[in-house]
Amino acid sequence: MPSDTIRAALIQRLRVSSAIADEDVKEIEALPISVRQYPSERAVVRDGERASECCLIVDGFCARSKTIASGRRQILSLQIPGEIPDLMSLFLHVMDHDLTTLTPATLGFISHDNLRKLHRRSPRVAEMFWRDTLIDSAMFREWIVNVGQRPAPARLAHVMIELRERLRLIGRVDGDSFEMPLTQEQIGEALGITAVHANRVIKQVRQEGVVEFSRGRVTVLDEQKFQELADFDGRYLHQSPTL
Amino acid sequence: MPSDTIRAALIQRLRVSSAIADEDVKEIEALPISVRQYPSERAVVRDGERASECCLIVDGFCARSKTIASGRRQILSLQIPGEIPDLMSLFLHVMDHDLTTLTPATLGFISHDNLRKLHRRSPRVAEMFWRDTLIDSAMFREWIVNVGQRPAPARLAHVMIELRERLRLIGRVDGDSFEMPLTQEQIGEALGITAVHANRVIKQVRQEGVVEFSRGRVTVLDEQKFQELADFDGRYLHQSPTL
DNA sequence: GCCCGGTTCCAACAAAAGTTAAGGACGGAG
DNA sequence: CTCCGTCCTTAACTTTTGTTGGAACCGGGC
Repeated sequence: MPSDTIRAALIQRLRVSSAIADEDVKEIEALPISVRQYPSERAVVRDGERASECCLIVDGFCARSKTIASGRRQILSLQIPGEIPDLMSLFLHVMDHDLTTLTPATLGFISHDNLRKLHRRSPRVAEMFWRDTLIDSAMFREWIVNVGQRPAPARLAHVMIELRERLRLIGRVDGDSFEMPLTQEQIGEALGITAVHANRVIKQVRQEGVVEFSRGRVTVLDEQKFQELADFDGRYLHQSPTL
Repeated sequence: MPSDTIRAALIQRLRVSSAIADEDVKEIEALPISVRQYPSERAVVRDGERASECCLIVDGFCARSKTIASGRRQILSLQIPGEIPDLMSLFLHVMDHDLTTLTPATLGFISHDNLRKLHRRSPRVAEMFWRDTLIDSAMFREWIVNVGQRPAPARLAHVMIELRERLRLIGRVDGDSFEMPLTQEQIGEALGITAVHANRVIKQVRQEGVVEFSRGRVTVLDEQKFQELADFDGRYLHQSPTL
């Protein structure tokens, strides 16, 4: 795979949230990245591990999660191409959660050393990455609200819309449908409910003609109902450099 | 209030998670801070506002929260002296949540301009603050897990232990008891349950002889039961510079 | 002292979500 | 093509949590 394809989604995403100078783009394009293929459902980094590199998602979907003593698992975020989900490992050396592929994925690994050197050379790039981790943090805040306060059908719709708005930036929304490659079990883990209940909720929104979900794909049937149900306000994604 | 008292808790906290050089301490001690008194239950920054300064908690307790369209409120974190809960506003200019006092509080305000200048002058300090926002993020992740997966009594115990472990660092734990100045309504908002249910849960843990909670103070009755109930693993607090 | 507002506490009932169990659909391996 | 495992689907039942409404408590102000 050509080098610019590997970095394309990353640069595209950074541009959306930060104004970015051409020379900084060059710096990022010069970063050595080693690309590896991962099968579906494979751990990339595990809770408790010490990382020495960060993982850029070139293609495919990943999820971050934590598992508690009782064995229940909570999905913390869904991650899409162009993102570096474990950028935090640069300064938080021991992982406090898992990063796992949801689909077969192409992942690019960037060494901490090289990232740190880049930061020293270019404070602007460092700030851009910092901002990226802050947006990550904002998404966690909204996820807390989702799981803590919204009724289950709204939780589902909210996660779907968040994913859609992020996929839109990388040109991955196809009309009224987009990919969301999760099993109902995993949807339950994302929403803080059981798989059985996730199934009930999916059935309900389907019967109400709001969205269809099957084989890892969401199709919006009634955009207005969908938005109302989700109670979605995208400000927290901070998708504008001026804000 | 003397300047070193104002900064003491901040420096103390930074020392715990990052190794910090004496000259950096001097830089931080040279930061202009304007101190103001706030009454209890007063908004410090609101969702949607553009901030031009960050808020250091000198004394008192604060909480971060988001309110959804239905009016339900979710508390995202509790904040204690020495913390800068809105450090993220340096790069995420529009607030995506509220910061409110829980008690009468002494707050110190540091201008974004001065913080940015400090970052340019001392990348080490910048990294230290970055690390601080990353720990913040790690705490949100654990909060998601708490609200999403644990049974209500465990949620309560977990929030209590997290608060205690953080208070311990600033010398604010008194034997088997510590301050947690929340009403039952607010505890409900933190745990993602209603005030009525919060009351039921508090009653239950009290009857089981685990903890006592009244008038904003937690007293641990049975440390072992408390720990087991909370399912607490403090690694996510990253309270060690070497990790 | 006494009132007043905000808490705390509780009960009864309703709704949401968890548990268990089991049948059916679907896709890949042999 | 059939077998097998995973996922989806549903039902029946239990448990947890929300809702409503009201009583008791408590501290501060008059």
